[in-house]
Amino acid sequence: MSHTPGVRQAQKRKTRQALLDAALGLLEEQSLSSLGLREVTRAVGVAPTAFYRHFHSTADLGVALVEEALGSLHPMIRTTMSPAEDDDERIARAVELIAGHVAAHPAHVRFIARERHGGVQPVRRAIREQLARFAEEVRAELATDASAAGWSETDLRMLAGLYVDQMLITASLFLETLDAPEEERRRAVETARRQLRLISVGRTHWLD
Amino acid sequence: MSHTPGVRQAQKRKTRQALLDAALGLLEEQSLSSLGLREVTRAVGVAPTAFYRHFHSTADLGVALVEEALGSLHPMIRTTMSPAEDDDERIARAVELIAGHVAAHPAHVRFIARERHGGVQPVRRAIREQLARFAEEVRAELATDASAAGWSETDLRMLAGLYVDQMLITASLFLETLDAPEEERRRAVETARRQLRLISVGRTHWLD
DNA sequence: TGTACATCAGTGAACGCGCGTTCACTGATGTAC
DNA sequence: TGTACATCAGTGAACGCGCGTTCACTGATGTAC
Repeated sequence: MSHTPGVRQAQKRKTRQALLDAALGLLEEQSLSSLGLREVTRAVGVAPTAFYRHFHSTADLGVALVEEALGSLHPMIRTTMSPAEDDDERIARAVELIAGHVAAHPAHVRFIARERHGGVQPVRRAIREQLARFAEEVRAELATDASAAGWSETDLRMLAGLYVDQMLITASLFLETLDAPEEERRRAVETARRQLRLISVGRTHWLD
Repeated sequence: MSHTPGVRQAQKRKTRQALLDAALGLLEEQSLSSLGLREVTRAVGVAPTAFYRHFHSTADLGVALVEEALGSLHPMIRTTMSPAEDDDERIARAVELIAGHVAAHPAHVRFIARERHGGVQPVRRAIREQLARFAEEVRAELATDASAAGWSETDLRMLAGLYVDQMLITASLFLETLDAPEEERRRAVETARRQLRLISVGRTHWLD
């Protein structure tokens, strides 16, 4: 094994990931600004000082969590926005996609919702930057759509922002509903669909 | 003065308000979940133990801040939603009202945006309850509107929720823009207007 | 009006505790020859 | 392949500090008569 480089590096990555995972778990019930470095290392089972081998501070760890939570989500944009035969069909698909993501990664979604306006500035900025990227990608996708003919750049950006905000609202609604009875979850899905439908109707008649 | 009751009571209220004001100031740069009771009393200039004469905990103080930030806002709903001669006129008026409120009470708005999804459960619940009241008031106001004929109760509630969420998004956008150059503030106002306009267009053609 | 007693907002000392950070260290992994 | 040295992820003791909470207190305000 002596000339197989990367054993040390692999172990370091593993510890780093364990710190991220433990922090995410602890952040289900508190904000990043009150998360302690010792809490995190205690949860992982390493010495407090080991933390510094991976992050400068909990704020630094928070920025890494933003990347983990949102970085891999960009490909999802095309799937969500790409036109379908039927408009209601596309909306239903988008809502299902969001519901599935929230169910699969509730802690990540909660973290983003919580820290978007939270008390840790670098993390807020990291989230703002990722959301701006999403908005730009949605705008680009909208621009390729036939129904965008005649739309100004300003209006395309406005609509893209509306969609991104609406996705976050929907995700946050589903998060609150995760442990609720079936009936309430069904209603949340229905509300999300109708809100997207209303935006879609507004979009259709925007140039009237 | 011996039979003028209320001197003691008035002083107590004053101290309580000073604690709320100091906390709100400190919360401009951190979340409630990391706010210390000693920080607050230090800022006011009273002994740490005085805190307990007014609140059980910082979470308790947070709930009081929610009431202060949102409780007095309910009358504003009718003004914002009541129909005007012109639709664009009403939207412009609503956006101005929100912009004015954010400029007048930035710390309150920031507090609500931050703690809506924050780490302190009783505060989250208090905000959720106030927002539900807003949504109900908007729904009631929408129901009186002539253009609501033929709308189901479900759809009225859906639209009311959309409006409340949009107001929060707009307030939060204006908050981020408070210290930005004039040009950016102007663009934020324009975006907010167009987003409300798109919702308005969707509303008009909802029953098509 | 005056006196004697009750109330209670705010005090200040004391406590045990967990925090973030420093530092010199250990020992497995990696590299040079 | 073997040896000698370098790197560096994780350790563990130690530090000073501010925290939330307790407690008995003080003295101005309020009340009863």
